[in-house]
Amino acid sequence: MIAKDLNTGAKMLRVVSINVNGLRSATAKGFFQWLENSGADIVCMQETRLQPHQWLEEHKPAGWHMHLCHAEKPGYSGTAIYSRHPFSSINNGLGFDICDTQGRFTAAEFYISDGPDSEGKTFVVASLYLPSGSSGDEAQARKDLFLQEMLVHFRQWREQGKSIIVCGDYNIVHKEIDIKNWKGNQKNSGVLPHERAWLDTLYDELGYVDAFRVHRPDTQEYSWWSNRGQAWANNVGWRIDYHVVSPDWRNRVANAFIYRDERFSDHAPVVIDYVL
Amino acid sequence: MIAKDLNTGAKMLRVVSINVNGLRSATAKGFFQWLENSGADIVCMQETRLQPHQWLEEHKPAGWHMHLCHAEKPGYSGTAIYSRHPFSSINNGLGFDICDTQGRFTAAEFYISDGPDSEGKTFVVASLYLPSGSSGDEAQARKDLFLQEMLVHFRQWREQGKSIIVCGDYNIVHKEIDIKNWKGNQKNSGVLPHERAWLDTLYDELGYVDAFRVHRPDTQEYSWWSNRGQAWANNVGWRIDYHVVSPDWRNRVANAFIYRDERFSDHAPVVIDYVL
DNA sequence: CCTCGCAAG
DNA sequence: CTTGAGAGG
Repeated sequence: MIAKDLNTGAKMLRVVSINVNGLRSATAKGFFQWLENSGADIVCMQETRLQPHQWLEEHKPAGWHMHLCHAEKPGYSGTAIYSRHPFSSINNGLGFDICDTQGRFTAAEFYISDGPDSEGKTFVVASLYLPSGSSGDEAQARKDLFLQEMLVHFRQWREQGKSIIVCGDYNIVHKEIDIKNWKGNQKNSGVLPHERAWLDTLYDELGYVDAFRVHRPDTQEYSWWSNRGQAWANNVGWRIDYHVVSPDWRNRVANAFIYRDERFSDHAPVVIDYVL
Repeated sequence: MIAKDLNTGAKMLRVVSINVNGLRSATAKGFFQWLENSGADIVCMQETRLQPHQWLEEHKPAGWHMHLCHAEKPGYSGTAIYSRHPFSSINNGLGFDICDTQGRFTAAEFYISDGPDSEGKTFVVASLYLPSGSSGDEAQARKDLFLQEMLVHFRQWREQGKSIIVCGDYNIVHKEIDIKNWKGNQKNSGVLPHERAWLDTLYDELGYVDAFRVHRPDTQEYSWWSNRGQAWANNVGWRIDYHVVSPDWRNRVANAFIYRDERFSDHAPVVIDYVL
């Protein structure tokens, strides 16, 4: 339960999405020190790359409610959600194999009380880790299948009128502004026309919103930089980590930024403040 | 060809044996910086763990003659001999499978000239990497088989009257003085009675000499420390790296020490000076 | 607990 | 180039 401020009737919710590229690695790089002072209320992680028996005290800071959704394969994939507010429920997976066995989707439901006299309402924050297609044709085929399956659920959520924030590593660049080297990557996985069209479908057809772009419509900012070469130093990046939100969240986006002052991973935290 | 000093009629030869636990790793830890100033004439390495295509300039300092004897399996086993003096010949392997396919034995022959009027003579310096038996019964069985095969060659060399220095990681402790924790390791591979008896056979029956003990009969010094726990810091070690020499070298040992001031590997260099 | 090769990103 | 598993030590 999240109680709104009784005076203002409003409350700010800071939600963070980050592909940690190994929660153990990110921990060693000071991720949890940053998190403590980040002001985050809810954090969606991807590529946690650890199983429950490897999820230690050092990965479980005091004052958080935490949920881990792990892959069957050790050291691979996985998502997690950490929250300052208690979950009212948690759901792992979406009922298709590659998603469920690889821990690529987990969703937390929260209940907001508007005050003692109100019924309140619920919303969902999900952590999604879309497969990479960059290692070859088979990987791309698996990614495409995942996109297809995923679209069914995005459509259903709209039909149900669900209030949802789907944070994640989508492994897809949306538009030219979202990547440094647009021309050179036209044929690379993550920039393929049918992948970008999939995002168009979410936004233009289903009405979802790229929350970062609500607040920053024109800035060229990235959320991922290759580890090869000097990509980070030269800011040769891609924006592939998003908060995809149902339409009811559009007018609630108060602030959005990508945190680049420290580096915990090859991805940067995408931080968005929402007015509840 | 090694020319003796024409005035004194003698020459010192510094021979080093070291298990480098990955020549690339040892290189990163400054092994070649040390080597340059070590005064070594001949260096026998074990566990080089690289194949010819991975043997780069950084592993080939100027002023040395070098020979690599690699395992078929990448990143595994292998021996090498580096020398300030040219080899007159090189021989890899000893004709049994585990030795030859894993690059566990290589021998360099040197020719010494006593002066313009003499015929001179030859001697052999070999680098031997005996298998570890510590990973289980099968590994121990392979080690035991290796010991058996190896004994044939040690015997033949004596029958041939060969002048030889067999440097190497023998993975066997000889006596109580050669290990810190004698009692606790009685049942562990490397300290087993039949392994130690094998060394007795070399020394007592065949007449080989543990060159280090010629110069240091009573010191408790080790050549290997486990990476686990605080073994190095607490000097909890084993002496398992030897110069096993034919009897003609006994009276030529001038100095012997194990170099512990720097750490290039889990093994330390065993340095012995011989009078030619 | 280290080194290396490997799969995956 | 990086993470992590796994073999081997």
